[in-house]
This record gives sequence, C-alpha cells and structure tokens, in this order.
Amino acid sequence: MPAPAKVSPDSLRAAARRVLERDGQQGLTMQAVATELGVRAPSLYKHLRDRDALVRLVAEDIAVEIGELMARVLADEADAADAVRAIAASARRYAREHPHGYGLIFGPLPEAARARGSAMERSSAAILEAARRLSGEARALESARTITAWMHGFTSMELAGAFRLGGSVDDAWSYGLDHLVHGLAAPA
Amino acid sequence: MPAPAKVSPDSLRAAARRVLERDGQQGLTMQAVATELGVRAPSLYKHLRDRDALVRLVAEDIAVEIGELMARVLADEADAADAVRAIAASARRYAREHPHGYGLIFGPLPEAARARGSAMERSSAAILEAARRLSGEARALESARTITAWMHGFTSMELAGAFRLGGSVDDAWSYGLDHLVHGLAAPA
DNA sequence: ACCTGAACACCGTTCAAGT
DNA sequence: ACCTGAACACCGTTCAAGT
Repeated sequence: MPAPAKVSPDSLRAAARRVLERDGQQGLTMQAVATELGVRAPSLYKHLRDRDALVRLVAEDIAVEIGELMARVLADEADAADAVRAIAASARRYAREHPHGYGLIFGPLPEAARARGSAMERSSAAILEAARRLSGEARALESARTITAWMHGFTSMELAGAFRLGGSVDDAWSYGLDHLVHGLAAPA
Repeated sequence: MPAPAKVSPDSLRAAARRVLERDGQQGLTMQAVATELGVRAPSLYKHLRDRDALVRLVAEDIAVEIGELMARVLADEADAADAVRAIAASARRYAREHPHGYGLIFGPLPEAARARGSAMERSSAAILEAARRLSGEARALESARTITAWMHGFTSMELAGAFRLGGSVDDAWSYGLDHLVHGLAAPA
C-alpha cells in the first residue's frame, strides 16, 4: 500500500514561494519548505535535485509572473512611450511588493539556481516589443537592453537602500524615465 | 603570558577578500576565513560580531576600492561626457575582474551585511561630480542616479548572464551609454 | 590577552528501512 | 510509491578552559 503523496509540483512551488516571501532568501531552506508542506526534508529530494533547484523553482515562478504582468501592461498601452513608462512602473511596483522575489531575478546566484532563459522570455518579449515601437526595428534590442538595465538598476538599488544622498527618489525615477523615453524615441 | 595575536584588522580584511574572490559569497564562511588565517573559527568572534559583519567588512572594502578607482578615473578626464563614459567603463571592467565582489555592492543582502553609506560615499562623489559637469548643478543628483542605475543594472545583468537574446552586448552598452550621455547633457 | 576544544542548534544530503 | 529516521558533513555561535 503506497504512502499517499503529500507533495505535488504545484504544492511544492506554492510552499516555496510562501517561505521566500515570508523569510527571504536565507530562510528558503529545504527544512522550512518541508515543514510548510507537513513533511520531512528528505522527502523533497523526490522532487528536487538539491537546494539550488528549489531556489530556481521559485526564481522561475517569479520570472513568469513578472513576464505575465508586463505582457498585460503592454497590452493596455497603445502609445510606445506610455508602454515603456507603464512597464517600468509595474516592475518597480512588483519589486516593492515582492522584495525577496525580485532579488532572485538578476541577483548573484549560483548558475544552477538562476531562472533559465525560457522562464525569462515573456518579460523580455514585452519590453522588446515596447522598445521596438519606441526606437524602431533596427535598434529594438539595444533599446530594450538600455531600458531594462536602467529599470532593473534603479529598482535593485532602491531595494538595497542605495539612494542615501537625499533628494526625492521619485524625482530621480521620473527624470531618468523621461530622458530615456525621450532619448530612445526614433526620429519620426 | 598572552597568546601572540594571529589576527589583525588588516589581515582579517585581506583574508576575507581572498576567500570571497576565490570561493564566492557562499564560500565566505567564518571557518574558511579562519583557516585562511591559520586560526579556528571561534577566534574571529574577538573581531566580528557575526558573519554579517564579515560580509560587511568585505563589502565595504570593495565599495572603497571602487570609489577610489572612480575618483582616479574622474581626475583623468576633463570633458564631462568623457568622464561619464570612463567611469561607466571602469565599473564594468571592475565587475568583470571581481564578479563576486561586485555582487556584494547592491545585491540582496541582510541589512547588517550591506556596506554603509560612509563606505559608498567616494564612488557617489565621483559620479555626482561627473553628472554635475554633464547636466548642471540643478539636476546633478537625478542625473547621477540615472547614470548609476543604468550602469549598475547593465553590469549586474551581464554578470548574471541575462543577455540571452543574441546581438552584441558591447553594442548595447555603447548604444545605452551614447543615449544617456547625449540625453543627460544640459543644453549649452 | 588571545586562542582553542567542546558543545549546541541548524542545515544539506544520502540511504536503508518503514508503510 | 512515497515518506521517515538515522546518520554524516558542515556551518554559526557560545563559553569555559588553556597558555
């Protein structure tokens, strides 16, 4: 008589997400996730190679979530500049609402723990499409990379508490976004 | 007869730096640093409150090093646009040469492990001065934050292997830097 | 004064044994 | 088939004991 399964791929992903959001990257341990599932740590090795695979599971869950968010945001905007603004704002908002999760996306993780390209594709696609509209086909990739770099850099610095010289961080956000959108717009 | 000291603040910092560069953030353990110093782990608690303090020690060492590098680079450039370009290039080069170290600067670390503002001041100062020359006094802070965000975002994405859609990453760097320098330059 | 061994709590991981 | 207990290696941390 087989033991009834207590862990499914979905329950595992959901439990890992919950632990990360609650306890951060340090707290995302095999034991904590096992406890969350009402199971002992060794059971998880039926589903995961090791802890890096656990971190990757969560990282990819978040990457997909951000991608879907950006795709939705893009679909709501007709104007190219508005689309870039809205996508950037949604990334910043997501980072604030899920600081531990956002830190998993471009942070310094072991290769085996990083989200793979397939999980990142959708968010790339939305930004690339917005950049294509803004800057034109020929420079779409470079434009998308410029937007993403600024957006991610600003957001991760804000999360790390790196803006310590006073002034309004919101002003700096608007200033950067305005200049980027302006500067990257292809001449009509 | 007191035991001769085997650990000094300088030897500790140097040993921690060596361990980080060799074994990465995960490998930067109390035991590894103790071994590097020819001592047992408990001895380190004479010098450090806990492991977060060890990580902070290295993070601040790197922040100061980057700050000095940028100050030197700035001093070599007369033109504002050239200064911004040279500072950005030096940050990117530093990140390539010290990937584990760079990851400590704006990465998702516990508050107690992050470099404090005092250690970050010099690099802020160089970028702020370059931005002041480029964009003028009134918008110097916002301009510096825009440059830093893009520079750090690009660099950390590159380290994380995030540019996976083909194309030339160097082209994207130049494209972004050109548009930034152009867009942020105050009208003459 | 500074360092060490011993100890404890906790984590990742393996594996033979349970049901 | 899936889960568990026991075990091992390793890490952070404390503290009494060594010199």
